[in-house]
Amino acid sequence: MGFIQASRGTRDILPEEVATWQRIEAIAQAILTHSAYREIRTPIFEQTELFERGIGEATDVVGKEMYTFQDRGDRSITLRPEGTAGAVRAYIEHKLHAQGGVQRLWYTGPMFRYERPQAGRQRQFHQLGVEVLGSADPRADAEVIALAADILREVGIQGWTLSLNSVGTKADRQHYRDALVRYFEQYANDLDPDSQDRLHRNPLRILDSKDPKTQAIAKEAPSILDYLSDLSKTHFDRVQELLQRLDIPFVINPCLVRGLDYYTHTAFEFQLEELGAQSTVCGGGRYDGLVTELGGPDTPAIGWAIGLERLVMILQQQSETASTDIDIYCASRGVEAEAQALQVSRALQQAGLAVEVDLSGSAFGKQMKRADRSGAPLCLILGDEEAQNRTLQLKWLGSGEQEVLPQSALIERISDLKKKIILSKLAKRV
RNA sequence: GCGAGCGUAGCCAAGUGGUUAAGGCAGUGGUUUGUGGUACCACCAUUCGCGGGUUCGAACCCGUCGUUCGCCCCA
Repeated sequence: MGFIQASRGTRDILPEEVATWQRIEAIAQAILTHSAYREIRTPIFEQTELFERGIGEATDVVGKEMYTFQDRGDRSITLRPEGTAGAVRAYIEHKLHAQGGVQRLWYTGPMFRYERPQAGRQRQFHQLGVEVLGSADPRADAEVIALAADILREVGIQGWTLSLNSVGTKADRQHYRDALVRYFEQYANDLDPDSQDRLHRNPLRILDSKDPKTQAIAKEAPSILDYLSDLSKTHFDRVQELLQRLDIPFVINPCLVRGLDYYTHTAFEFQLEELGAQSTVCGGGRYDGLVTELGGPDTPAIGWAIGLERLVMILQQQSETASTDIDIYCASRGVEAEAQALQVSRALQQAGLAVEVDLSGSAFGKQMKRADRSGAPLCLILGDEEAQNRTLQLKWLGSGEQEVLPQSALIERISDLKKKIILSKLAKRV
């Protein structure tokens, strides 16, 4: 085929699916706004160094997944692979910390990672995320986790599992890492090749290896929970207590390690089986060191991101797609009638009704057939006869009931029509 | 980056070397020239993602691209 297709790992979101996206965005926005979060919009590309420093040069995201290029001014530019680094950069650059107190931010938009696409994973994908900057209080941890749970519930997602862990402070993690390496070195030859490779690069990753033999060894490995400092432990205990009091079920998973370097203390993921290999729909955690790492004042912070494609995917698996939103289908035939029909339809649209005008000019039989298929409860019919008398026909497609009405009387009937339209839509849903 | 499967109409597909590429849904026209949902009839792929070769002959072989699943990793 000669035509140009969408790039690998990108896709079009067609009108039918956009309705779902808009619903999710509206729900999230309402919930976040009511919780004192404010939206922030940051650039889609940033200087490469921001991500190298923020996410960590050793991570896969930075090491092999970034969309990086030189611009015409010979600067190294990268399409953002996640939202936190940019939000934190903006926080520092505009001195939002100088406003004092806690900054609660949320964002949504496209992210880019050069990866091999599969279900639930694309090169351009969308996230919706929150960041709370300036609070080390465990209540902030509980708050953001609760918000994610609220959004999932309101959107209509059922059956998620919340996995929770603490990766402690940087020092805690260093001690633990050393202990882990010592432990795994004893079994170095029995580990799968991938894990042997990770032994010194990223030993925490060995813990969630899928290789059965490695899993058996990992089962007996020291747990990070035994290496937490008293302060880290107190924090983690408090987070758990608060989640219990907010009725948010969770499971402790000491093997939960998140991929980006900046995480400290609380780490969590909302998972769903429907997603297959990509089971995480929302991932996040605390990142107390990131703001200083990027040159800002010492500022504790926590956040998460929801993968919107994954959310939409689950929604489409778990629920039926919504039907049409058309209220009235307008059929007309004849030059003068068609003009009048257009005028009447506009009046109805301006009054807040969803009206679709048939533009085909084909026989009424055909137009009626389309009216029926459109799913609209009401059809408006206007032909030569009606045009002459300045009337129109209203036909209720459910019952077949039909009445003639002067066009001038339509406006005063509108609230009555709206009521009936809502009723017939409800009836159809059952 | 590695391994495996799959690409036939708008959608779901049968066909795995032999002449004219099943079927269903949707669409268009008609039976029904101003009134829908049912029914019936007709039409709807000179061509099987793209490119190339082999063969008397290719949707079927090869290459490539895309996609799906798994690994890695992640939302």
